[in-house]
Amino acid sequence: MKISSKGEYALRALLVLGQHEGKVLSIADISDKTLVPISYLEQILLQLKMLGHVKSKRGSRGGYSLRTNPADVNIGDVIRRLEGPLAPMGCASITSYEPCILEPTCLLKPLWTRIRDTVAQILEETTLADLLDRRFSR
Amino acid sequence: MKISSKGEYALRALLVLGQHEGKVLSIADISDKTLVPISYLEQILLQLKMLGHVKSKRGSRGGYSLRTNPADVNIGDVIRRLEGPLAPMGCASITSYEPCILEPTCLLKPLWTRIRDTVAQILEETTLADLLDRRFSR
DNA sequence: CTGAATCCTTACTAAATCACTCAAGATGAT
DNA sequence: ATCATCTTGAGTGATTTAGTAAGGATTCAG
Ligand code: FES
Ligand code: FES
Repeated sequence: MKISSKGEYALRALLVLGQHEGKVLSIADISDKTLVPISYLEQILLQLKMLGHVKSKRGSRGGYSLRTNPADVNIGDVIRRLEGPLAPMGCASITSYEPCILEPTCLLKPLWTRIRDTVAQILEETTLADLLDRRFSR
Repeated sequence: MKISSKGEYALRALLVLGQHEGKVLSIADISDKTLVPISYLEQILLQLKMLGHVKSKRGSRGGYSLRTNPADVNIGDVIRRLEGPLAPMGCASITSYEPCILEPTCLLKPLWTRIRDTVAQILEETTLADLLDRRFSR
């Protein structure tokens, strides 16, 4: 049930950008503040950019900044698109459902479904702004 | 946030044993009913035995059966001991806490803690008997 | 008593994933 | 033009996952 370091690092980066909203921070700056290795962080920021959460400015004095308001960054969405479905099993996933062999008679599926629903609810109710303000589920 | 096949297989095996309470089932029988490869299942049942959830009988006509009442088998405990902590990060784990570098100022920890608490609550409130009866969190 | 059925133990491994690192190119500010 | 920065794509060592394989130990049936 672990979250990978990639997801964790992405959120750290978003938090730092959120704490300096409006400013443009270089990858090196973000790396300093998040303790994420520069060259790994590069890849992660690239992905966050593709997901539309962040924008970049190239060239000297360039860097990254948030593309949207922190209140519009959905944490569940970030994690799901960065490291895959929130459900603990394919058969319980809504966004990337995959059938199980034993599904028709499976006694476990309701459990997995309940876990996925609960986790998804927490994560999807939380925005970057909530985290920045130490406030949860609105 | 995935659950590994080992945990899934262990629960499947326990469910089959629970559905035939009192009887002794051979590994081959359990493998047939769970679709878990025999030689992998051996290892898993061995672990379940060490955890005290199951007992074995050797020799001809031997096999496995539940050691305790299904109502006494805590699903959270099974999963945790078979595949590690329920928390999504070390710093949010109660049973195997590990510090994070950024912990003092970390804005994420409350989120991880909340996820771990919720997941743990669901899993620890559920027993094998609940699953067998398609009933949850009593 | 013997042999077959079964669990037990240990060792091994192919494939996937993770957590990066590295090198070279593109772009923009000065 | 130069330098700081992002961009792109490939490469890699460590770890985990999901098993397989081989042989030994124990019990029961006949
Ligand atoms: S775990 Fe997917 S249907 Fe049972
Ligand atoms: S994630 Fe562990 S303290 Fe922030």
